[in-house]
Amino acid sequence: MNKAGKAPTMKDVAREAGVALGTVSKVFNSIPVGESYKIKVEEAAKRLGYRVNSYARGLRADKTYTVALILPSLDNPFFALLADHICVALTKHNYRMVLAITKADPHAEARCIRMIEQNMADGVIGLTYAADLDVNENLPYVSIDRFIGPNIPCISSDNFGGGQMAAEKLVSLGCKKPLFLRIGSDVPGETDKRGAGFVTYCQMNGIEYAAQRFSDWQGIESVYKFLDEHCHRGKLDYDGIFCSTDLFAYHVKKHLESIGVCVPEDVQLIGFDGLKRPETDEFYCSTIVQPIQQIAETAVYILLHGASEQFPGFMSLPVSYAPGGTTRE
Amino acid sequence: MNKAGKAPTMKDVAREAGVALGTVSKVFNSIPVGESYKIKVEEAAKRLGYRVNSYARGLRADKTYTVALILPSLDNPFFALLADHICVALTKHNYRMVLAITKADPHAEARCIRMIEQNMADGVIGLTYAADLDVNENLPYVSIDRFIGPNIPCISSDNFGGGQMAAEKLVSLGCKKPLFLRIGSDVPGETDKRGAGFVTYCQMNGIEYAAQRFSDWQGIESVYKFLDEHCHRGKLDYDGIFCSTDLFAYHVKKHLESIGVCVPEDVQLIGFDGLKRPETDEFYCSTIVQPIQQIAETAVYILLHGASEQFPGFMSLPVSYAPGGTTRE
DNA sequence: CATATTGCGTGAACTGTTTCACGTGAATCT
DNA sequence: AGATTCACGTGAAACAGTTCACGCAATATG
Repeated sequence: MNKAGKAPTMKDVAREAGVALGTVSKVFNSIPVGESYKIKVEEAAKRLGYRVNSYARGLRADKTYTVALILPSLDNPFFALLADHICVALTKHNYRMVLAITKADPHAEARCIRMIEQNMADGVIGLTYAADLDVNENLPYVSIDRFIGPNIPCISSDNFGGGQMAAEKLVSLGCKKPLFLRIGSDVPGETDKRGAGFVTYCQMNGIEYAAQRFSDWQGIESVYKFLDEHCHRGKLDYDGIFCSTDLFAYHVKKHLESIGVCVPEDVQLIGFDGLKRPETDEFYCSTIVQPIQQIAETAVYILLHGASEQFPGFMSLPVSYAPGGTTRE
Repeated sequence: MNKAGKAPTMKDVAREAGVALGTVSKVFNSIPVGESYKIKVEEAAKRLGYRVNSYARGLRADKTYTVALILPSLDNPFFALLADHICVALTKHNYRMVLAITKADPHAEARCIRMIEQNMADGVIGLTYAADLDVNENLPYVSIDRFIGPNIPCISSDNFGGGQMAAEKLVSLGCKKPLFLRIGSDVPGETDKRGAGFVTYCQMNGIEYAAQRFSDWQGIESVYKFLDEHCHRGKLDYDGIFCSTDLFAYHVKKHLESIGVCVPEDVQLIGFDGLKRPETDEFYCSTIVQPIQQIAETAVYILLHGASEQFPGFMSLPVSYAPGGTTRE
């Protein structure tokens, strides 16, 4: 280093290169500058080991090349994968990602937003649970899986279409009386449309169906209880079940087997998410696959480039069906 | 907002409160200040909706309250969990976390370090694979699972002890000829000590053992081939296997079963990591459990407070054994 | 040949904090 | 009562960039 071990500044580079401060700035911002000057600056910078100080830059230019991601946690593989893809997509665009984990606590979510408003990021991608998250109007925000407001882009899978697809699949596989089961947060969100899609398909096609919704606070036991009540002499009232998530489907399957109902022989099961077991890369169950990578890339694109005709503020990305052993294909 | 929608600054707060700039600064830095002044400032700040600008602060104070985490990816649940705990620990200390994902590419790792050197963070926690990562001497760095240099703290599980523990467990469960199997990166790391611990225990206790190491590029098939070669008429040459990771153990188990060797009846299996299946919260196999949360918290603590007598620069955190169905308990 | 236009390097001004030397008034000491 | 601390509020300077009005020279235009 040059003097006193302190990191070199643009001023040092300017002196070393024998040019003005503004010229150095231009070089580092890809603003056209005479070729000879450009070379002088670049060589001086390399000689000094100069790196721009992002804080000074952020202060003046109000641009940080940082995006915040707000997530409930990383111990759910869906969230982890989402974070992975978002981080990679941001890196591709030369952005960094600061990650905030909220454990789905609305208080923590609000705290994150406030922290980010301290000029910490150019924008936010959030997967939040607070019912009334107030997002600063001039802080670009893209929400995943939850509609927050008309001016806030919201990206999700085509939950409605996925629900329809699940119903259609069950019916086409021979189910006469399908059931929709969900358990999750009480806060309304896009994922609720999975059930709506299922119900709509059944109604439009005159299928006899049932739908039962549970809240997190009721616990999975209430689902088991429901299943027990609808099981008579080893025979379930339903011959197909669409569960709102893969992991939930897994629990349902385990419970059914424990009370003597075979999957997929007695009842066929379809989940939602498209998660794969880390150990084998197989699906947990037959499932509606969310395009996680596409969700991530779309969220990043819209955050950085804004919504457009091609990328409207409200996008439902196409899902697909994948058999996973819990259906009779 | 006050004027022209621009965010209020300390100057605005000072004017609103009728105090000097420095006083406002002190209030926001918890530097003692007369009670009446403190109240005046706090009320003015609230009225204006003032938030400190972290970039100005970072510029001046050379303190960013940001730590970077460098990880290969998040699709491995071990890494995801580690990131989760590190993020939570940092939040507890009022730090933010910027996450960089490298996909284990040394080139990407170096790029991350360089990016962070642009004053983006006060320190780095890295789980890297580059053999020759050059870390700036005055950028605090804590490495996980890889020894980088004498001046760079390195946190890991007690891999050696865990290896011994696995060997001891297998022996105490009746194994007469245990085998150690590993597959992984060629870059040396702390995790290599798992095998060393295993071997040491066997040698010290006069146990007949074997140890076989594979590299990632050889592929899991080479492990299968090895197992096939050591299996005669449905009987394996070994009655216990210690695998370097849980997921690896899972594959070994599956393959053994596919060639007619029963786990745990014919051969007992112990993995390393302590991962749980996301769907059931059960271990994948009998395993040596890494204290992930403690690793995370220790890494954060050392990064923020520096190494000390209580927290030396090289720490191996105690592991524990947990049965997971692949041993005859 | 004179004037207008263009291109481009220059450096002062500015961004919003923290820090520190300074000054003021109150409290303590002799 | 006068001198000496002490406590603490003050505001200018500094941090390291970006931006922009300016000026100079070279080229284009009439």
